[in-house]
This record gives sequence, C-alpha cells and structure tokens, in this order.
Amino acid sequence: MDDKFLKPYNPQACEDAIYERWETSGYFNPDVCVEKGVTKEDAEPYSIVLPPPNVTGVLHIGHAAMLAIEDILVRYHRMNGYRTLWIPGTDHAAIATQARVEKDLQKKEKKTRHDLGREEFLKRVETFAQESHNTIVHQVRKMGSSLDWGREAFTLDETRQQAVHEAFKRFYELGLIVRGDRIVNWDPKGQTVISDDEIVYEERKTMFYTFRYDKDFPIAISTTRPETKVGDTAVAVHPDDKRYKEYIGKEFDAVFCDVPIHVKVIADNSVDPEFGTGALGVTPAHSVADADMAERHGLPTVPVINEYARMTVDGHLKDMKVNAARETIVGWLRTERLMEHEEEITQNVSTAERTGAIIEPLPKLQWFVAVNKPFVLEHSNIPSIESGSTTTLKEIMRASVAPGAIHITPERFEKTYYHWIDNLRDWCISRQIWYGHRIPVWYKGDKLYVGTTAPQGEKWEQDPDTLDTWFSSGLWTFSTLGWPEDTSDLRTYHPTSVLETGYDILFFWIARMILMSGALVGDIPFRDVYMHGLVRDEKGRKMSKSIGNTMDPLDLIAKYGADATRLSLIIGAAAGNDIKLSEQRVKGYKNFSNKLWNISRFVLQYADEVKLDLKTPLHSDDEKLVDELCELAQDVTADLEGFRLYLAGEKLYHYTWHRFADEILEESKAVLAGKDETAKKQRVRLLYDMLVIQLKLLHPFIPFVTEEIWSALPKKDADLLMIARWPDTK
RNA sequence: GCACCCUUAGCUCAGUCGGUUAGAGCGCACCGUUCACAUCGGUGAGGUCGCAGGUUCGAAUCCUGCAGGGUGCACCA
Repeated sequence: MDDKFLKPYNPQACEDAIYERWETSGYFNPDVCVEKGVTKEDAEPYSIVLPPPNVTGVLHIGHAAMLAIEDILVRYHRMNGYRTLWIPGTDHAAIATQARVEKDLQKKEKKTRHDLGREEFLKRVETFAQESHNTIVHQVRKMGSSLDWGREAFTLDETRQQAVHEAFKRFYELGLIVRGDRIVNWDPKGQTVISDDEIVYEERKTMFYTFRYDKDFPIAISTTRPETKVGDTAVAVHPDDKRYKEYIGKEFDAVFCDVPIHVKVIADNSVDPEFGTGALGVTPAHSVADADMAERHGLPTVPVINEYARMTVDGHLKDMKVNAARETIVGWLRTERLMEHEEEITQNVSTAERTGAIIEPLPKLQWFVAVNKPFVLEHSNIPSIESGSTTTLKEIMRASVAPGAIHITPERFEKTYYHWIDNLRDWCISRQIWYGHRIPVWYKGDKLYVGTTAPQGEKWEQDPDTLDTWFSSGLWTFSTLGWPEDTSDLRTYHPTSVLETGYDILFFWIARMILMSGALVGDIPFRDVYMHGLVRDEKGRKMSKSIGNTMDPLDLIAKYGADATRLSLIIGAAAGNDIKLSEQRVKGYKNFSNKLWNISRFVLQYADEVKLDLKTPLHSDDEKLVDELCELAQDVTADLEGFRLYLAGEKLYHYTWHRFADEILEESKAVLAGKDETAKKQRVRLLYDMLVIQLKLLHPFIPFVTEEIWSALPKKDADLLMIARWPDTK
C-alpha cells in the first residue's frame, strides 16, 4: 500500500499535479482519445460548448456550479466511450468590459475614453481583457474542468470575427438585418442604445398629473412625464368614448409652457377610457406605444429630448435636464391654473441594467434584426420547417423548442420561453461603444456597402458602432467549431449535445443561439438545455459585492479542495432551483473525500496482506452485495441521463458512506480478522471490486480524490481513471 | 395585467411525473470508541406533506378554489 494513505487526504497537495497529468495525457481532446484507442473513430459524438465567462474580472461561484455540472456530464460521457468534446472560451462582453475599463480609467487617471481616443482606449481594454482571461483560465483549471484547451475560443478573436462578419452579411442579404430610424432604449449615462433585455424595471413612486395644454383646450390629459408634452402631436381617445366624440378629427394650437404645439384629436382602440381622463397626449418621438399610434394615424414626430436627457425645444425650457423641465412645467401648470389633479402612483421605471440610468426612449438611426420578417430558409433540419420554405426568425425560435428538437430541463422553462417569444420585438444590435465587433458596413456619400472586409476604393467610412455582444455569443455553438468553413468539427459536433447555463440567461443567450443557428446553419444549436439555479448565500440572498456575502471559488478550493466545492454545488441543486450554499456544507463534503480515502486505505491494506487476486471467485452469499451495487450503478446512470445530477450525487454519497463503509466494511472486519484464509481472500476481492466500481461512479463528481486513489490501485483496467470504462450496469 | 414556480422534520431540501410504515444532509439528545477514518461510530426524538374541497380502491403526488412567498414577461399615457 502506498504510504500516502497513512495521512489524511490532502487535496491541496494533489490537485494541481493530477490536473497536469490529465492535461498532458491529451485525453481532453477527443482526437487523441481516438488515436490512442480510448474511443472509436465512429463512436457517437458528445459535445458541450462552455458558456464563455465574461472577461470582466474573475469567476464567481455561479461559474463554479456551471463548471461542476458540465464536467460531470462530460466525464460521464467520456467514460462511456463517446467522442467527447468540451470547448473552452471567453466572452469579450463588449459593454460590460468597456464600462469596467472606463471606470478604472476615471478612477486612476481621471480620464474618459475620449481623452485617449478610440485606438489607444481599445489597447487598454485588450490588455485588461487578456489579464482577466488568464485569471479565468486558471480558475477554470482549478475546478478540474476537462476542457479541450487546444480548441479554446474567444468571442472577439480572428476566427470569431470572420464568423460575425459572415453572419451579418448573410442576415443583411436575407433582409433580416435592417437599418431604421426607430425609437430605441437610450441610456443617457452609458451614451448607447441598449436592447429590451438589458432593461431592469424598478418600482418607484411618481406623481401622476392631470391638466390641459392651455385654457382653451377642451380635453384634459394625464401623464407622469409632463416634460414630454411639448412634443405632443395628438390627443388620443377611445372611438366609442361619448365625452370626446365631438372633437375627433379636430386640430388645435396651443402654447404649452412657452412652446407652441399643434395637436390633432384622434380615435384609437388602444386607449383605455377608464384610465385617467380617458384621453392621452401622444408623443411619437419619446414613446414606443405612441410611435405605433402615430404611424397608424400619420402623425408627425417632434423630438424634444436629446441624448443627454436635456430639452431641445426653444424657449426657457431649452437645455434643461428632463427632471428640471418637469418641475418647471408643473410649476407653470399650477400658476396658470391648468393643473386639475395630482396624485402619487407607483410606476415601473425602465432603467439600464449596466449603469442604472433611467432609459430615455429616443428616435435613432440604428441596425435591427427583424424577427417577424418572412424569408426563405434554404436548408432546414428543424422539425416543422421545411427546407426552402418561407419562415421568420420568430417561427424558427418557436419551432426549435419542441419534441424531436430542443428539450429544456426543467420543462417549465419551455413555457417561459414561448411566452417570451410571443412578446419579442425587433432586436436592436448596434451599440455606441468602442469595444466589440465593429459593424461590417461602410458608407460613402449615400452609398452603403456590407461585406466581410472593407470595400475597394477610397473614402469608404466604416460604421463607428459595434455590435451587441449577444450577436457574437449567439454564434457560439458553431463559431467555435470553425463556421463558416465546413470543418470536420462542425460536421461532427454540431448540433451540440447540451447547453448548460443559469436560467437568468435564457432569453439573452439561449433564444439568440437558436435564432442564429436556425437562420445560418438551418439546424438547432443543441439538443438539450439544462438550466441550473442561482447560488445564493445561506440566508437565500443573492450573492453580491455590496452585501459582502460573495464566496470565492478559489478560496473554497484552497480550504476544502475542488472535489468538496463541486459536490456542495451539485447535491441539493435540482435543475432550475436556486441553491443555498454555506461554508459548512463545503466542509461536510471535504469529510466525504477523506472518508473515501480511508475506505481505500482499509481495502488496500488487506489487498496487500492477502495478495489480492482478481481470479478468486466470489463467495456465493456476496453476490447479493454486488447486485445491490449494480442496482445503484443503474440508478445513478439513469439519473445522469435524466439530468438528475443532485440525486445521483446524493445516492453515491449515501451508499459509500452509510452502506459500504458503515455496514459492509464493518461486517467484513470479523472475516478479515478470522483465520479462514480462503474466506479472507474472497472478501478482499469483493471489497476491492466494489471499491473500483465506486471510484468509477464517483469520478465525474469528485475527479481529483478518485483519480489520486486510482493511481495507487494495484490492479486496474485503465491507466487513468478519467478514461476507465463506466461500470457495466448489467 | 398575463404567465410560471414554490409551500414536506428546528434549518436546507429530495420524494424520478398516483402505490406498502414519507426520506436525506445539517442541527439536536443520549451512548460508544486499542486503531481504515474524531474529517469517527451507534441509538433516538422530531412531520395534521400551506388551507378547504374534489377525482380515485388508493393522493405529498392529479383537478378546483383560497392564503402566503418568489420569478419572468408586458405595462396606462
């Protein structure tokens, strides 16, 4: 027996060396596995792309959970002989990374990005991104992740750049990317457009004012934003509202707080006659709903607020911030005795997720992905969409999540997904930031060129904007496999097997990958979606820096080992359910590693003593014990296939500790201390076999300690446990 | 407003989509320990499965309603 068993298991002393052994073995790469006969060339492929962590800093505990889950799936399939590929990568996270660097710049040098200029600023961001990348990759290795590092990708590297340009070009040619002057969500603090999904609604108390534009105006209107009323071009009422019927179609002039306005009274079904006065001022330039109404009625659009959330009208409101303008107008309404009613209401205010600023809806010329526009999908493997048929991106998204295509675990998220699709509007993809994929469009006068490289000839100016970061991450399942080239990786590993991620990112990312893959590859991007929950603190609060309750995965690994950290994130975490993590839990699982260590010590000690011989027949009474373990193996296998990792982990934990150690080993002591040499040999062979099976079953969950024990086994069917055969469950 | 989820032991949660006396971990109480392991072992207490109905031979599990908690989407000016 190896002397190392005389001391308690010490993860810190073993883990790095074990990872090194795995990595140099080359088995993380399926091609090597085929080469060395670990798996067959025609074996079924199994692939996962790692959801790329943002290069904004360090990994958090949620990433650790993600890595643990995916590594379990990957190791399990590798041990089952699949050609198993898990691709690593990182995400440039355009807006988040840029914001992070800008913040540092402001803090340390008191400079803005404009002080440095585009080129110099981008260099800074790239340096930061590189450092951040290195930290992340180190952390990912620490978790024991069996990723094929030779295939590592970055959402902003050269290969992915090509994929992005190609994708943009194809979408443009299909008419799915359009440029338009539409109302967008403008973040006045970040000075960029953001998508609907980057908005967070916050409940706030606001005053709700009811007033008239001027003394002679026949209809009173209500609003929470009086400052936008200088941009009104209509008053809308319900067509059946008797109170206002006589005014429909009439036009009025008024001077509203020093600003001359011209409004027409229109009838529109979207107006709720019960709400407020039943009449609303229509501001086509600063409200999406009003813009829709303006389009229906052919109303003019009068912008009155600019990108800095200041008023653009003439008169004494000019250049005022919107809040100040609101106060001025409210004061004016009161003195003029135009105010009829004021009350406090709670309202959902749209704020930018990244900066916290209140969103200002503004009309801007931007690029959009048209989700409802029909186009011909040349080639399709998506059920219910035939090759060459006319469809829409929305239809692709809907049809892709269905029996025979993508299955989401837990299933309830499928409903949430459909619900979201139904409410989906065109996706604004241009951003006024510098870090990211520059939009592959060039302008010269009124000419426009869309291509993967700059056009020939002089004086072409590239669009200064960059793409929404989700545009490039949407391509992730196939851009990592070499698309748009027709690579063997792409043919073999796409669609990928599973996409595993947190449920908070279902719409941002999953829906977009389905959209991209459907339109560009004509196929689903993955067969299964597995969603894990949020890791919360022991009181159930979200972990956040401001509360100070974050847990650093590297700290936990340093204290308790990667295996314990992994188990604590798996057991008790059913799909889609949040998990409450406390350090005590992690500590408990460290004890488990040591328990397994001591079990091994006990068995190996006797294996030495009786000169273990695997040809020794089992005692007939003992077959029941083997059957019982096989039943467990069957159970665990079924749980892994069904994504019930928490159950599989718990069953193994329980069996090893409370059945195998507490009962089977305890009962064995009498035999092993006895004088019947044959019985002893039989019992040792039994225990050894059972230990080997347990090590294999436990390996995906706690790879380090099992591999470390494996290296000390006198007899085994593989050099490394990571490529040993999964126990035959029959 | 629309939709989804949750409510089971003191705490955190399972209960694999109807089937015998409802389980685990932690915690608690008591006992034990000359050795694989104190990073231990044994024993035990503890549950009207949120509430009220219904379906069924049988319900923690299915249906309806109610109460409390949470999440997503939309949003009325």
